[in-house]
Amino acid sequence: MTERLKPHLWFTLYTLMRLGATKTLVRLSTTELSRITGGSQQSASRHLQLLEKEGLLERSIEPGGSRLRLTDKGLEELSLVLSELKWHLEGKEADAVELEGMVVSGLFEGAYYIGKEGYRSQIEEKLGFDPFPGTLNVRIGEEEYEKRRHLERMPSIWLEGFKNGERSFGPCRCYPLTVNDEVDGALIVAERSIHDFNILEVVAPVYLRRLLGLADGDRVRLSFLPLRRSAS
Amino acid sequence: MTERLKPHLWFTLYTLMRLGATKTLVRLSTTELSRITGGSQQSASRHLQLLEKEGLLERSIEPGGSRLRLTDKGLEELSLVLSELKWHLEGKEADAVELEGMVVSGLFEGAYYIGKEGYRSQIEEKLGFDPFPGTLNVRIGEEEYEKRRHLERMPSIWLEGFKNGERSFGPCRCYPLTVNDEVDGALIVAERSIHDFNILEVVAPVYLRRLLGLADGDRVRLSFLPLRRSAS
DNA sequence: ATTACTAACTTACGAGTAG
DNA sequence: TCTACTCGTAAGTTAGTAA
Repeated sequence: MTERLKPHLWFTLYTLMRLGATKTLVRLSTTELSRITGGSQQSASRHLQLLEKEGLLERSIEPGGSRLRLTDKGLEELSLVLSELKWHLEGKEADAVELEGMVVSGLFEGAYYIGKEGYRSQIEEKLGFDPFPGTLNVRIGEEEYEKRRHLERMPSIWLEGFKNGERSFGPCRCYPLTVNDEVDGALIVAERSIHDFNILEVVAPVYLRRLLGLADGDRVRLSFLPLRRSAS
Repeated sequence: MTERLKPHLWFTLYTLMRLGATKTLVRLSTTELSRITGGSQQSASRHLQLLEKEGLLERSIEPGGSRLRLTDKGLEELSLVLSELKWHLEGKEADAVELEGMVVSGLFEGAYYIGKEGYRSQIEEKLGFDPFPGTLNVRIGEEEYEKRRHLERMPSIWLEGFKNGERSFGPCRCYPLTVNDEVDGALIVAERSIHDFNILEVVAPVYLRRLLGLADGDRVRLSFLPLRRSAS
């Protein structure tokens, strides 16, 4: 179970964003940061330590001011709040992200993982469907990489890692989506694995290849709507 | 000088927004709120008191759960963060708000107020120009009211109130704008005064009527770009 | 039921200072 | 310079309880 980020840490995260630590490594000492937040150098230091421990911030400590950059997880935290504010203040959904790619064959690894009860039950509970035991592999071109990167900074649903005696399975992130505006499913991204960045693994309650009549080489469009955290 | 809202209070404000207290009166007890935030009933109570004291929240305490609604000032606080998040995460300006109206004659009150050194010097300092001693009055139709309301929930620049012996002058909010895409100026709204909601008072470094060749009855377009708080 | 007070507790802050 | 430790103090939280 992941603890909620405390407000004062969120505030530091937000401040770092405002200083531009979203895109580039920012050179910033704890003293400078404290001037900006209005706190003490000691507090700034502690906050950075905590954000780093939470995996929201990357640091390389150097003389003359450390180099800071928010991680994707950190950006996701901010992005979640953005979605909420947009929804409530502007009364509109955040824009959908659309990725287009080509159906390719996988190595049936998807089926292996989805078959594990540890993942299957979580998908049923958190995504709301019983997954078809297999994944649709979609290859995207380089022109889509930036969009994928943006997508992975948006709010996601987490599947916890687990062990089943033989081996351990890492946590994953899920991004609900619609395939070709017809079938709902989700993109699954293993948190720490060597994954080809150009392959998307899509899980759905149905056998997508049959239902949509897809074969290798066919183009598909995946539409992602930003998530919002449930209120209670 | 207005103190910065503390992170934990901002969090309560944000939570209230997520519960829908932006548009409607929401019936909510401190116990329920505490369940949602994950804190205690006592903290929830204290936070609501503080938000109310800051003028960010309106409450009517009733048996069965108080009725809550965020004030425009509260929404402005949230809106400011929205602008920042949009800017940094999506790399784009928030959308401009455009109001269109008709030039009308005022009662030279504008000139009286702008002439006061207490306001004039603040305008020079905070808006960056020495104001022409007079205002352009613009009347808007009812179809623009909703947009005006939206505008007044967006971030603004505050002019502090002051006294000059004879009488006291209340605080104002300023919204920088462009008139007809040509001349920069600002909308000035007295914070607590009986102001016709259909009249906008525009201040600028120049005599707008002459520079733009405006006469009573001419239509003008006012474009507002959402502000972002300066970083340091 | 409510809200909110007071007092005890816990957490966060920041001065001093080491590495 | 820098980061980050200790530790006394301030701030925020919560239990108990009143209204």
